[in-house]
Amino acid sequence: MASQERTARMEKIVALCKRRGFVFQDSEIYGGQNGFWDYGPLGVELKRNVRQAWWQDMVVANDPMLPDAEAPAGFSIVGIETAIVMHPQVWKVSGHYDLFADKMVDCREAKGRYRLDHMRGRWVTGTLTPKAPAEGAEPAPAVSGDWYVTTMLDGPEAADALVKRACKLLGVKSNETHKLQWNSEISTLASVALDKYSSVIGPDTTTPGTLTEPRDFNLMMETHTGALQTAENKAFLRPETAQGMFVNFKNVLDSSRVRVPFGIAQIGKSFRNEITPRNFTFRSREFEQMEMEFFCQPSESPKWYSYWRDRRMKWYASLGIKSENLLLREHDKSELAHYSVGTADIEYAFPFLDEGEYGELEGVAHRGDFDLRSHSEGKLDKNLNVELGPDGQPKYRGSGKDLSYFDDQTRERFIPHVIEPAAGCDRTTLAFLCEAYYEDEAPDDKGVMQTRVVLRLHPRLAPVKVAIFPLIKKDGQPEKALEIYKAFKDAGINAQYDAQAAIGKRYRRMDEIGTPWCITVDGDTMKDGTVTLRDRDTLEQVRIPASEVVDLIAKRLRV
RNA sequence: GCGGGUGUAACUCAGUUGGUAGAGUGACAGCUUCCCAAGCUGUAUGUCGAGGGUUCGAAUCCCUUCACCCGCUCCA
Repeated sequence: MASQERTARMEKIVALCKRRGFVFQDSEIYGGQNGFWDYGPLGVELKRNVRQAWWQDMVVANDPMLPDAEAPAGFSIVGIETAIVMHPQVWKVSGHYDLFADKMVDCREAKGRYRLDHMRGRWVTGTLTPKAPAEGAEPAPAVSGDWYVTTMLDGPEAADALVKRACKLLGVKSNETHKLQWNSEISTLASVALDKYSSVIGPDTTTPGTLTEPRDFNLMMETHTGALQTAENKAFLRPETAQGMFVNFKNVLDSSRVRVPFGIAQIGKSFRNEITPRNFTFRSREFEQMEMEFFCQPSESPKWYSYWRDRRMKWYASLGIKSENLLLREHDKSELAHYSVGTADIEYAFPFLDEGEYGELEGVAHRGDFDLRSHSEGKLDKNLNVELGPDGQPKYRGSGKDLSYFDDQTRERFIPHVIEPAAGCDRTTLAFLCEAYYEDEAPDDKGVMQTRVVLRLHPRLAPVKVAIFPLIKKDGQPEKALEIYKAFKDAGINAQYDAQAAIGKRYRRMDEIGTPWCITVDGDTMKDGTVTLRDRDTLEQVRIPASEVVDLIAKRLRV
């Protein structure tokens, strides 16, 4: 359980988001929608800044002629923006169609949900041992018959588990397993007819008949292309942006003079019918991804994998995430997607999680040549062979296009391997907000300590970069302040002007939305042309010439 | 999807045994104010989450539903 302190902190962040216009519940006046969120005037600026920081680091900054000293070689990355509704075959070949359309059964008693084709079981004949009756209750009658005993384990473990469960359920001693009267081999629940479900004993219960009928849980959102809604024109909203890069691999290669190694990057919306949207914007049904597919020589791919994994970690740190809140977690072999040689998650210690727990911000995956080969040859199976249908033909055909690459330096032709850093834009934005939220104590004008809420956002992420105040509303101060304000606007720097209320209150308002600097025009400004520049984090003020403030702030924002 | 909790102004909350809603903060306007939530004056805001029912009368009782929080479950 998340500690009360962490939960309270998260609640304050959510309240601040709403109060100051960072994040609203979508369609709130109609009661809202689970898993959908809107960004308000400040939130949209923050999120734009997150996108921009990512794009700068991933696309703009890289050039083969200007290699990063840490990188195995120089490289370029180009951006694209692809359609949300892609050809339905893309999702069949990528595996999302099969994977996202699972039949599931629920257990009414154990409250569990299971994938139909993951539940294994075996028919056995015997008499169910009744449970010990509760005090004063009638003992349940023993029931004889055929029972389908189940487990969620796989392979040899499944066989062992089924023997153990059958012994327990039918009252057979564990050293007399030969007495078990099996009358089928191990199968999945998918092979069991619906009218036999009353004899099925779920994996986490001892009572037969507690499973619901199998139901579809299609995690891809569906739509139709064209006005008629027929099965033929059914289409899907993309569950990830990555496929846009793979299907455009050849287009990019042919049109942009890139050479391997290079990357294709995209920022865009994706959609998944998550079963349990939860934790504010962390798991949403409509969300934005920042993904990059890096294509390289297969033999060099391990080096590139390490490089991107480490570089992406540094990106979060460079924008203010403290190292103790950031975790790089390499997946175990068993966790790896079937096509992946290695995967690491970059995770953040969100306050809605328990102490010591982390939530995923980004996955950096070595995907081998799975994607390009799939789109060329057809959907691949676990062993990277083309998956065949019942007719012996590919289950889902690829494009048939040659997606290999010819290296004219080495005279080699190969299918590049892919390293994929895939980040969640909304999650990252939320992490920056959580990281930035502080409450500290500052004295008011009477010397009484007051709680101050401050968002210590990195200046590049802050929605408002600078605020300009006249100390008092007379003596020409508002006019002078407006002049400076306009200079910031003209320079393309997001500034705010505020002459309302006492100066202390104005500072606090800016602290709460993370504005890094406040500039105040006072009596001295009118005499010597200097203003005070107040720092959000240190509360220190320095006097500088009004004519230099725009350049100074612009310079600080570039660093 | 299951279990528990919550839903009243922008925010935090109060609202007595059913008798058509209040406080503080905030916002806005004015006065004042030469540096960290000051003071004074004034203004605006809610179909009490939504729908239905009981009742002469519902924020309050009943049903349905939606959303959020906590715990399960799930998370390619």
